[in-house]
Amino acid sequence: MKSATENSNALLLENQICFPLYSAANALIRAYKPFLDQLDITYSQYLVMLVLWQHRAVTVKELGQQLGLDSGTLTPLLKRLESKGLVLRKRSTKDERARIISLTRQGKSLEQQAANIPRDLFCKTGLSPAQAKQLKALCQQLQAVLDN
Amino acid sequence: MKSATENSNALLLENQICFPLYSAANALIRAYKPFLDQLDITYSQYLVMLVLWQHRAVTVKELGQQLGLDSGTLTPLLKRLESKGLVLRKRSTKDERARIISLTRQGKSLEQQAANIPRDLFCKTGLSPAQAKQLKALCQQLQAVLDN
DNA sequence: GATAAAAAGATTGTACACAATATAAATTTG
DNA sequence: CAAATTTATATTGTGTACAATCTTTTTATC
Repeated sequence: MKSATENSNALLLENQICFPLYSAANALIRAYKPFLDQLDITYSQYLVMLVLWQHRAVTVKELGQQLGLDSGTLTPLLKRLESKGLVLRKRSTKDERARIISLTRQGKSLEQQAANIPRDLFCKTGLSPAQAKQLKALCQQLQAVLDN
Repeated sequence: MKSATENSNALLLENQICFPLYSAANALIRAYKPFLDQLDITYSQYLVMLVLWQHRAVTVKELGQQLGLDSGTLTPLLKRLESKGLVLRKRSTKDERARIISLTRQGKSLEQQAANIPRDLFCKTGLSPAQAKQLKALCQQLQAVLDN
């Protein structure tokens, strides 16, 4: 039989895996802010732009699969990017249900302004390349297992 | 001079540290949901309860320091916990500005119901104890560096 | 080919995060 | 000790996340 002390140990904030991960993710998003403020986009909008810079044009569904977000998150976010003049939201002619999200010229040109963000941020983390690699691998494994 | 290809590599979603961390944190919060639904609390509310189970009573400021959250997040969250009957929000008699957050009997008794969540969730992650330890350490280091 | 089922987004509602500002109490300073 | 500053919390506004539901279009199935 477990003692009360043993039981409560498992519930200490410091003993959870969840809290450091949650806290580090929040801290990382905050760390991006000064850089992203210069581009006038948020962190989540930046993730969408990363996908678009890579793929040029994608559907909302594909974006959702890449980023693990649903239409309830993406639809308003994409409308904001549209109103900023960074993306277009055209209906597919092949499938009228689907929206094709593509970059405007302004959206494309933002890629140059974002070019140094990954390096700047990596410096800010103070992680060694090996540590970053390890952290990335562990997070990817965790996410993959949890999302089945 | 860098080629366009070299520049864009740094901006690939897969090459960012940020995305796996963000994505894993989201996945972990989703993974808690079925367990926390049984207690009728959210993930953030659970973090607050962890602090309270450990310390019995704290001010909003202390909660914010422990969790890295500000009053804009905590005030409405604590009001929700209060309306669920889990916490009390009393003004300090020593300092009328401060709110002392304490557990109700119901809030205390919830600790027993939460006792198995850490173990259940750890199983769900599929991480080895060594991997969990590593992930935790890297996240704590990252958060500490980023928040100065 | 009409009807049922599935798929793609949009909408609604709840709950964070967090910046910016406001308010009131406590503390410091002149 | 009055005025200025600081501190603790609350409020407001914006932007995610995500569950649940709805609409429209497409695809199956009879």
